Amino acid sequence: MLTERQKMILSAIVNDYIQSAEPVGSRSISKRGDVGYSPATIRNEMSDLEEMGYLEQPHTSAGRVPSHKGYRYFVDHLIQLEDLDSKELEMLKLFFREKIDETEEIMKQIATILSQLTRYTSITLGPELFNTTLKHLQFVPLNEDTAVAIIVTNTGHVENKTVTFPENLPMSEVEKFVNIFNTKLAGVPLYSLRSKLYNEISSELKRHVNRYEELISIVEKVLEQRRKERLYLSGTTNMLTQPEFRDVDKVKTILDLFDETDTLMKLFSETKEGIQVKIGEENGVDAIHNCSLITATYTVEGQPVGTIGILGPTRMEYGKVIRLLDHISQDLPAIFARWYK
Amino acid sequence: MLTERQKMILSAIVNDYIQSAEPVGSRSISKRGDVGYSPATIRNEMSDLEEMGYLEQPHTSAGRVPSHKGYRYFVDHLIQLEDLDSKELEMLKLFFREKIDETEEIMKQIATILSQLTRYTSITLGPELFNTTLKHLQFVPLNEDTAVAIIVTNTGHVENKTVTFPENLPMSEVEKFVNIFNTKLAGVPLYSLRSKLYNEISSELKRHVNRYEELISIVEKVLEQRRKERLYLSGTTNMLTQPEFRDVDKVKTILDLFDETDTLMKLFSETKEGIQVKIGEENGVDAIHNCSLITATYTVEGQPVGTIGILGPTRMEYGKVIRLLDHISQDLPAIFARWYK
DNA sequence: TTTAGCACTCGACGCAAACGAGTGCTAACG
DNA sequence: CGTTAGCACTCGTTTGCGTCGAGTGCTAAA
Repeated sequence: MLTERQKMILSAIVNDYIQSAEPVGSRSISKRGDVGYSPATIRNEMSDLEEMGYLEQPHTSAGRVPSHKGYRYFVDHLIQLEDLDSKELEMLKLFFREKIDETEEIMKQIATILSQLTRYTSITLGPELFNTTLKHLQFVPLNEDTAVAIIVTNTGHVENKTVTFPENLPMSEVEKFVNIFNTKLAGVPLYSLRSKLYNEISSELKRHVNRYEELISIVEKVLEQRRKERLYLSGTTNMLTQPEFRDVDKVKTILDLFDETDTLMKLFSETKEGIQVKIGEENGVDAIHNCSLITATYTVEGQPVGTIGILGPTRMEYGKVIRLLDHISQDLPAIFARWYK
Repeated sequence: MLTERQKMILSAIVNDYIQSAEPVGSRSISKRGDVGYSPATIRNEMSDLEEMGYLEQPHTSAGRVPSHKGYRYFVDHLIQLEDLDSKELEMLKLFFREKIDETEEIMKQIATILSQLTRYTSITLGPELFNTTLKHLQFVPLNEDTAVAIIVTNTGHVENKTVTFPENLPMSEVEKFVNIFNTKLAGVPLYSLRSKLYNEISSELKRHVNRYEELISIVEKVLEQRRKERLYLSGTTNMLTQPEFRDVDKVKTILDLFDETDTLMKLFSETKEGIQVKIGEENGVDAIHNCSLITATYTVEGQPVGTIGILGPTRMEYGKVIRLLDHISQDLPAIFARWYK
């Protein structure tokens, strides 16, 4: 357990370091208005904190830097959430007042705003299939054997894919399939489309449509590609402005990561409900071992359906970012509610 | 006019510098097998070339570096196009053999291949509206006043946008509009859709549909957003590996540019038919004043419809890149021919 | 328990000397 | 007369060294 004084000192060091990106010495802590101790006392405490693993020393005659454990303790116990300042609130209010027609556009915009307000890199993940229901399936023929399969959801999202029909499949069969599909499945959540297809209406399909399995597999292909396209990044180059990433080689591995949608998806889909802070290696991706990732899930009708997040150096303004993500994730449902009803 | 020997020396210097990124001295040129002159002779010629503006000296006691004029002369008169090596050809063959269903996917893949083979940044611009014709327009209603407008083209491309209908517009009107639209305009190139709408069928629309202008403006909105989504980038972080961009600040302005779709579009749409090399400031965009951009247009049925390009430092492997772009732009039409018939 | 004092550490900074890659000029050579 | 060897000169880079100062750890006194 840490004493109150140790907590205060640790907190002061983390806060200082977050601002300056330089190792903090005992003197500069002592000089702060809210700390009534001499450098020597601070030094003793710092020495203890280092022994306990909360601080690290880059080299003997430098100040201290928070360790991962130190950051962890800070976010878990010491953090004080700053209120958003009026400029930020104004910007958000403006955004949420605007009417935007498409989920894609919203998530893109949210990413932009997040990266602008924080000067870190932002990642947003659009609403999950959850609670998104089928509105309409349709094939638009291009020539004899190919067509564009189009699925429209109740949220206005359009999924499409060019597909090739199996040989010798008469158009009338396709039409029958589409008819049954739309009348029986409109309003069904996308995530349960697959099981419904197989269980509830397969018998009916079997009765009316030859070779319906082939058509089902086509529908599945369309749904498959949905996931990747929901991820938006913004402010990737903000990483370059962080003093810890002035070195081109270090920053390259991070920027390269941003092109790997799969890894990002994995990183992001592991988030738990609510606000989550992953410090340094906790995120499990090597390229960003000295970054922190803060994520917040948002809900629609009480169900968590998507995630927004900020990636920055471990030396990150945790308080401010958490506050901001919290705020936005609270407001998002109101926007989506327009479509879900 | 340059003498043969001057041409040879200029060529040697450019080739050397492209490889090494270091100012080249007279000695290293002299030592090359294909140059039978002593350093002193080379020095005299270099001095002349500098006077004529083809070379520059970073400082008195350094070697020479090609100037923009030098690169220009090199590209216009001295360049020898290297043949693609077998590994590259293999990779391309593999790619062009594969069957890909969608134009988007092709252009994305081409961008990837280009950046991998060159280690520069690649930009691809998908086929222009040109020769893309309308297949189908449709509205899928989401609730009383909103719907998803969907336009399908003969190439399998799907454009969609959530739109809000004007108040008190009966659904029957929309249906009439869509019917006339589809029967009269199917097969019409998208680029002439707008004029056809106003000129040829406006009278017919007027007769059958009240408030058809409002519906036309909705269709226009859908077509509007098409352009931006056709641009693909790959290998953006390759810029970081170039020695001239080791400096984080320099590279940031370039990476920031990659997020500005508008500027990129402008940069790209100014390209002339065939292969074009823009060296340094010639491209007119400040952020990449010491980059070169090589672009190649590709055709479908003899019409130039899109562009592929490579952005790298002015010290770029012009020969190799030109060869590669040429090769790919020749092969692309064959792929697209599958849809255009 | 806190703090003043002090010796010690170690990276950063500044500076000068040595280095060396490369030039320009001159004079000699075939 | 074109070419080349020789040489002095330039100038950025590297290296070594002393100084500086921020910061520490320890000890002893308050």
